[in-house]
Amino acid sequence: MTKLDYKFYSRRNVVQIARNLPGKLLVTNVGGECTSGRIVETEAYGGVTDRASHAYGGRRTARTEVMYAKGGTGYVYLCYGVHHLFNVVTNAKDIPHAILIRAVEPVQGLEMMLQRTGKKQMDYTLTSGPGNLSKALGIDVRHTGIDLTGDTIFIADDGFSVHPGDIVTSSRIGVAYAGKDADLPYRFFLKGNKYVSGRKH
DNA sequence: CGACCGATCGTCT
DNA sequence: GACGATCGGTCGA
Repeated sequence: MTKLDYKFYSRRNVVQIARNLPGKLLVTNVGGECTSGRIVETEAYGGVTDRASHAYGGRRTARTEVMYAKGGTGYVYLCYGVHHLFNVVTNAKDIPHAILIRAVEPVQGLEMMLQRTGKKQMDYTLTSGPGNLSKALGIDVRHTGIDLTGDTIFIADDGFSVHPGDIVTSSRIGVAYAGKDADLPYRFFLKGNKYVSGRKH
C-alpha cells in the first residue's frame, strides 16, 4: 500500500491525473475511525480556462483560495447547503486545478459508513455520488485545505490494477451552465461499476 | 423509466 | 437576493 505523494499530485495535466485515480483507495481517519473506499468515478476541473471550474477566469475568493494551493491539497465545499463535495487540488501552487471525486466503492469501515449516513442497510447509494461518499467517509468542510500526504485523508495505491479499457470517458455531470466546456471529456469511471453515479455512458 | 421538486445555507452579486 | 460540481422522494406514463 503506497500513499500517493506530492510528485503524483503536482503533475501538470489534471485530466491525466483524473484518469489515473479510478482504482486507487481513498482513506479517511476521522473521529478515530478508519474508513476507505475504492475510487470509481472522477471529474477534472481545468482551472482558469474552464467555465465549469470555481476558479474560472482566475476567480479568487475565500472559498476558492485553497484551489490555488499546491497539488495534494484537499478542497471541500458545501453544495446546495446540504452536501460536502471533496476535491483533490493538483498542479503547482497558484494553478487552481482540481479533481472532484464522484464515487467510491466501500472497502473498509462499512459499519461506520452506515452509522454516518443513517442508512439501515448496505446498498449502492452508500457511496455513490460526491455528497454521499463524503458523508460516508466523514469528510466535511472542516477538511478543506488539508494536506493529502498526511494521515487524516489520503489516497493510496494498494496494487489494484485497472485495465485502460475498463475506464470510460464522458462529459461531466451537472455543469450545463458551463457552455461549450460542459462537453469536455473530463469525467472518468470504471466500466460496469454499480457505485458510479449519473450517466453510465 | 424520466421529469420534476423541495431541502437548506454559504457564497457571491 | 439568487443560486448551486446534489439527493431522495413523488408523480405520471
